[in-house]
Amino acid sequence: MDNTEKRSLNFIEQIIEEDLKNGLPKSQLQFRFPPEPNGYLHIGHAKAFCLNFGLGEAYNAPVNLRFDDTNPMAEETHYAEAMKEDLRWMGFEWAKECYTSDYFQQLYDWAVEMIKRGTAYVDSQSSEAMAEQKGTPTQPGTNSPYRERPVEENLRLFEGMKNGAFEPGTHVLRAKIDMAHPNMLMRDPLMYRIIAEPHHRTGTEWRIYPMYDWAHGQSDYIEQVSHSLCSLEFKPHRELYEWFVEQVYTKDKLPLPPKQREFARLNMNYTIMSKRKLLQLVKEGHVADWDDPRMPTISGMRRRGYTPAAIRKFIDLVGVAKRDNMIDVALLESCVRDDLNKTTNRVMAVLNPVKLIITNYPEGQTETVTIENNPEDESAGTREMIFSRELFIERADFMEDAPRKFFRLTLGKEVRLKGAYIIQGNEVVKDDEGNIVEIHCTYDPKSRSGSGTPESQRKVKGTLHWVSASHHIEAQVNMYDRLFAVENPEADKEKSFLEFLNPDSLQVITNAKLELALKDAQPEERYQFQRIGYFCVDKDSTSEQLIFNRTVPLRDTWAKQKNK
RNA sequence: UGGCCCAUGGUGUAACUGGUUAACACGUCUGAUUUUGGUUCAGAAGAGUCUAGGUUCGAGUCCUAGUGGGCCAGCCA
Repeated sequence: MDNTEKRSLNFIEQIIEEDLKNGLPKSQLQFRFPPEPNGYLHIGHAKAFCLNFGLGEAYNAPVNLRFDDTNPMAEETHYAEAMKEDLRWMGFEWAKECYTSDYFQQLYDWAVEMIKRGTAYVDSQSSEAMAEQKGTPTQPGTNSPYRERPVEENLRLFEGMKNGAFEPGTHVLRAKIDMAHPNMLMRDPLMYRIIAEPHHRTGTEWRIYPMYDWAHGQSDYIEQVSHSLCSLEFKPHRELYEWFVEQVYTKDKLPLPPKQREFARLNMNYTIMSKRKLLQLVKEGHVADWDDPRMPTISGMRRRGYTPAAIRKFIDLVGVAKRDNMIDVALLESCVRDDLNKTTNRVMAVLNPVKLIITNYPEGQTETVTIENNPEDESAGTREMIFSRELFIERADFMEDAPRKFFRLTLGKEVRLKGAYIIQGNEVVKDDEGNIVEIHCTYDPKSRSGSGTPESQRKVKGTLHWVSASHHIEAQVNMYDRLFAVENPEADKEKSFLEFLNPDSLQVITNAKLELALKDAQPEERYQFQRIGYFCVDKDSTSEQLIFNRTVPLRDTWAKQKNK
């Protein structure tokens, strides 16, 4: 990274700098990325992992990947595997692969200590009764009748909970803090509940599972994480987080108390970030799977054709602060275009073809033209295309009654065929319903690209992409658009977000005409379809059935003109 | 009705930590270049920093109040 240009620090970096200045040794800097393996990583998580891993890179500090697996009801191993794959693809390396479940025994031992010390107790009421005693934000709660249970009884019951002597819901372990505390999280929060479900890593070894608040801070503490970064909604948890760490703090063994700080999560328009809702989209079949290219998941974006570089750049531009935000998806698109423009080869693809016949071009003749692969990168070289009498061009590139600003093919006007000749439209052939089936034109034999003739240097208003009618391959092209039709699908309190799904988020083109160079295109390869957009070969693509996914269209000022 | 957090062009972030005409990116709009209506280049519009007080020689930055928004009453994380 280029550090010569000084950029301002975000507030998290400022906190770290401050801590360093106040004596925290740089060697003690330690971060972590703690996803729960109950879904796929999405662009919102990208903010969190880019922040943490980015800090690790900037300060040369270790970053643990920690799966926060305290709830066996929702967590599954394949989610953890997918998360690791996504992080690797993004180019991040974690210091240690950790699991909160690795600390279950330690957590249990600490809980027993707290019981002995009188700061935790077993409650045996229904969840409804406890909810009632909890009070409200404006009213204090009341003490549980079990709050003063003798230590011995607590110990016996807690052990019973662990050993499976009780059914789920019959007992819980609670921290004894203050039922009248203004912060509701401090009103004797639950530490453990009984869950009968087998855990993806510990199987049936445990029958009790720690709650987030009890497990998270302690895990940070065990790993000696210096800065534990999470999103804003955990701000009220900070007080509890610190209270719990104090309960188990042992200076000689684990000297560094972790510090939780909160930043605003990323929101983006025309999509959703809720894992629950994304799961619903998958389960109800509104999208194909977690890696559907319309999903805001990392794997979906990978399949769509996004690059790690573009995603990292995007996260970098978005910044880190504490106010709620709604990022314009246009920024993300700008980042991919910027990356792909420099790195991707141009090819010609006609998505909605109409036949073009050059009436003065000899029948049966073909010739080879040479075309640059990437005007932004000379080292990308050139390729050859076969030119012939009959071609396909884009239907939208011809208009019979064209407005003066239409820089494409029309009758009586000249236009260039990219890398080949200048042609002039002469007449159209229509079917009974008035649809154009053929466009007849003539070409100027002296105007061949690169020939250096005066004719070839003639300025024409437009340049079209094309493909030979007899020398091309066909492919499926998935034209993806935003998943939702409105900026904020979750804003309407009356309607379900599902009602705002964009019905046109996927349009499948089954027989697009592609130039021969694409014959052996391999999954995940990216191309720019000249004048159309950036496309990525789908992972299910084969040489028999090529499939391309549209990553993002090119900027289109002409389309904008038309809409005015 | 309580507590906590937040408030800078359309969007997202800056502003040397109290010091010139509030900056950058995306977006928008001109114009130039261009064998991609892409890219690139040149330029423009758009905020007086939520409001009202206060402290200060000086406030986007500090204080108070108000307004607006967010979070908190899962045996989710």
